[in-house]
Amino acid sequence: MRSGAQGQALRPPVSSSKRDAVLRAALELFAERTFGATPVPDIACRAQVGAGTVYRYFAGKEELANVLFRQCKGTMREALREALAGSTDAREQFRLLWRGLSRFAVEQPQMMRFLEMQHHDDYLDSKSRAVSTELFEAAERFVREGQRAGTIRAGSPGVLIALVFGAFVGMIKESEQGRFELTARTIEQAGETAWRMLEML
Amino acid sequence: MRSGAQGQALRPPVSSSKRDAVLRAALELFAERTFGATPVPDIACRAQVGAGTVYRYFAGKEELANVLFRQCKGTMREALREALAGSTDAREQFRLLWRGLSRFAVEQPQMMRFLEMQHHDDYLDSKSRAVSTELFEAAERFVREGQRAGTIRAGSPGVLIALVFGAFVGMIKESEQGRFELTARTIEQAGETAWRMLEML
Amino acid sequence: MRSGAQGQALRPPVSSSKRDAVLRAALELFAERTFGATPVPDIACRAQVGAGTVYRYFAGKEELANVLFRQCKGTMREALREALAGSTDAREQFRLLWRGLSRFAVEQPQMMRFLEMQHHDDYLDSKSRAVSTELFEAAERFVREGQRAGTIRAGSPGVLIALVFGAFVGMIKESEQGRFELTARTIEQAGETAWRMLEML
Amino acid sequence: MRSGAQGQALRPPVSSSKRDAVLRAALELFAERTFGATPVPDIACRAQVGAGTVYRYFAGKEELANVLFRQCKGTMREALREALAGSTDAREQFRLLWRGLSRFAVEQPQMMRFLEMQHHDDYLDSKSRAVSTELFEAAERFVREGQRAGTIRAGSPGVLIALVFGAFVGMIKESEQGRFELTARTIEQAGETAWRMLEML
DNA sequence: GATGAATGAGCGTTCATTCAT
DNA sequence: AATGAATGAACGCTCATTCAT
Repeated sequence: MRSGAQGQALRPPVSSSKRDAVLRAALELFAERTFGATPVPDIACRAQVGAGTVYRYFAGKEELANVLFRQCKGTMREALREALAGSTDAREQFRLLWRGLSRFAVEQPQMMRFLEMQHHDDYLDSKSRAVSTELFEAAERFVREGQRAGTIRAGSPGVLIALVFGAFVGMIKESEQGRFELTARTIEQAGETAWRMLEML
Repeated sequence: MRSGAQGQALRPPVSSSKRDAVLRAALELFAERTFGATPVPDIACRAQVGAGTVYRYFAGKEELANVLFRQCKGTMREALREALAGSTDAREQFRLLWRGLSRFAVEQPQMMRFLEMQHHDDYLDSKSRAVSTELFEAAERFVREGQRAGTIRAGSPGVLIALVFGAFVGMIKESEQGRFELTARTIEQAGETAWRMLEML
Repeated sequence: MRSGAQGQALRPPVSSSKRDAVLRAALELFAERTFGATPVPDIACRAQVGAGTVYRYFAGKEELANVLFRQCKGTMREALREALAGSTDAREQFRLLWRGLSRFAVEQPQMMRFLEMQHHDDYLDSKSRAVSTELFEAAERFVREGQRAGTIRAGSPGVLIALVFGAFVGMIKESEQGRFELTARTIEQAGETAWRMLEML
Repeated sequence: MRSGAQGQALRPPVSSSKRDAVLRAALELFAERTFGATPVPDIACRAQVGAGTVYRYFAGKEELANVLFRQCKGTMREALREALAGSTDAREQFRLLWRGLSRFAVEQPQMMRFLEMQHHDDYLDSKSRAVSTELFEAAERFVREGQRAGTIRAGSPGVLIALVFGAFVGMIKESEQGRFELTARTIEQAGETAWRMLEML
C-alpha cells in the first residue's frame, strides 16, 4: 500500500522518515552554521543516515537547501495565514501579523535563523525565489488594502513592508546577540511600536 | 612613530599598501560571495599580491575577516558620528542618523552587505563583537538621551534601536532583492516612517 | 536435469528470464559506456529488475562481466563455426571466416564493441581468458591446416591470425570513428585484401 | 630566465618537472589500468606529488588524459615522420612506416597500450580527436600517393589504412596476451605480410 | 525469489595554509 | 618582504553491495 489512489510513485518519495530526518538535520545545522559551512556528511550523521542517503532524496546539497528553504517559508506563511487572509481592520490584522511572526520566531527559531539571518543568494533557485516573492507580495497586499480602507498611511507598500519586516528581524537578531531578552511583553510592545510605521495618524 | 630607533620593526606594520589591498580585495569578494565562499587565493589575486603575503599581515582567513569587520564597523560609526555625538534635539539627530546610515549604505554598499547581510557568528572574535556592541550601545545612548529629554517615547532603548536599525537593513535588503528602487526620496520617506517608532506623540 | 530429485536447486539456476535480461542490459550498457563506467543499478534498471536481483544471479559486477564476455565469445565462435570446421579449401574457408566475422559485427555490434574494442584485463578471470584462447587457437588451426595443404603461406599461425583479426577489428573501429562507411561491398573487398596476408602466391 | 624571448608566461607553465612527473605517472597507470580505473590520487602518489598539484597543471582528470593522449599521438607521429614524409617509393616507405610503428610500440609500450588498446570515446575532446584524424589522414595520403604512383593497389585509402594499422595493433595486442613473442624477426615478417595488403601485384 | 532503500568507502576536486626561494 | 608552487585534509557526490521486507 503505497499511498492511496494516486497510482504509481516511481521516483524518490516526496516524504519519508529518512527524508524528513535529513531535512530536520539540515535545518538544525544550517541554522547553527550556515549552508556553506555545513558539510553534507554532517547532515547525514545528525540525521542518522548514510551520506549516500541524502542523495536518494535530493539531487544535491543545493536542492536540499532549496527544498528546506521553501518548506520553511511555507511554515512561515502558515503562521501568517490568518493575518494575511485579510478581513478585519488593518490594526487587528497587524496584531495578528506580528503575533504570527512572533510565534514563528519563537516556535521555529531555527527556521527564522535560516531564512532571515543568512545569505541565500548563491544557491536559491527561481522557484524558491518565487516563494519568497509571493509571501512578500501577500504582505504588500495587506498594506494596500489598509491604505485603501484608510487605516494604513500612504507610502510604497513594498517599502513599508520592508521596514516592518526588517524591524521584526532586527529585534530577533539583536535579541540573539544577547542585547536583550525576548519576552512576550517585549515582543508585544515592539509590535505596538512597529505599528506606528503603518498607522494613519 | 611606532617603534623608535631600534631599526627594523619586529612585527609586520599595521598598515601598508599591500595590507590595504588585501583588505580591499577581501571586502569586495566577501560582499559578493560571502566569507565562506571566498578562497584566500582569490583575495590575494584580486589584491595583486602573492597568497603567502596575506599571511604576513593576517594570522589567517578568520583574522583577516575580523580586522575587516572592525574596519567596516569603524567606517559605519564614522558615518554616524555626528548623529551619535548628541547635542541637538532627538528629531534632528535621528535625521542625521538615518542620513548617515544611508550615506554609508550608498557609498559603501559592500561594507553594508558584508556587515549586515551576512552571518559572522562562526568566526567573529570577542574584540569584533565588542566593536559591534559598542556601536549598538552608542545608539542606545542616543535613544536614552532622547527619552530623558522627552523627545523619544518610552521603551527599551535596545529594542527600539533594534527595530529602527532592523527597519533600515530591511529596506536595503529588499531593495537589493529588486523589490523596489532605492531613491533618495524613498530613503528619506522611509526615515520619516521609521522615526514614528521613536517619536513622542 | 542438473541436480536430480533432491528437490530445490541449491544454487540459482544458470538461466532464467531475469538473468537473461540482466545480461542483455549489461551488454547494451557495457557496449555503450564500458564496463567501468556502467553502474550496476543502471543495469538493473534497464533490465527491469531490482538491483539486488543482479546479485542473485551473479556474484558481483565482475562475474557478470565475465559471464557476458564468455557468452559473447561463444556467439562469436558460433558465427565462425562453419569457417573453423575446416573441410573445404582455405580460400573458401577464409571467405566464410571473414563473412562470419562480418555477420557477427553487423548483427551483434554491441558484442563486437564490448569484446574487441574495450579493455578487459582488469577483471577477466582465467576461464574467460581460456575461452579467448580457445577461439584464437581454433583460428590458428585453420591457418596451420591451410599451410599444410599448401594454400596458406608459411609463417607463425599466431601472428598471421593476429594480423588478420586485427585488420578486421581495425576496419570496424575506424568505421565507428566515422572514417568511412561500412557497406557490404567495403567489407567484402576488405576481405579480399586481408586474404592476401594468407594466400600462397 | 623563464624560457627565452616569448615574454611572460602568466599561467601554469606548459612544462615543469612536476607536470612532467604527473604525465609520466598518468601514462604508466593508464596503460596499466585504464583511464577509468585510475584514481587521481594514485597518479599523484606515483608522481610523488600532492593530489592538489595535479590540478595546478591540468583542469581535471579528463584534461590530463587529453593532454597525455595528444602527447602520445605526437610521439607516435614523430616515429612515423620519415615514413609519412613521402619521397621514396611506397614499398620503402611502408617499410619505414612499419619500422616506425614497431619502434614506437617497443620503445613506448605504455603509449601503445594507452593509445590503441583502450577506449577513449568518453573523454576525448575535439582537439584530441582532431590529432587522431590528422594522423589517420596523413596515412591515407601515403596510400593515395602510392596509388597514384602505381605502387599501391586500388581501394579506399581509409579502409586500407584501417586494415594495415589494425593488423599492427592486432599483432601487438595478441603478443601482449602472450600468444607469441614479439621478436624483431616476427615484426619484420609481419610487416612483409601486411605489405601484401597494399602492394600492386 | 525479488526488491530497492540504505550504506559507506572511495572518487574527483578545492582551498587554507606553508615554506623554499 | 614577498612569492606562489605545493600540500593534504576535507569537501560534495557516486555506486557496488547488502539486507529487511
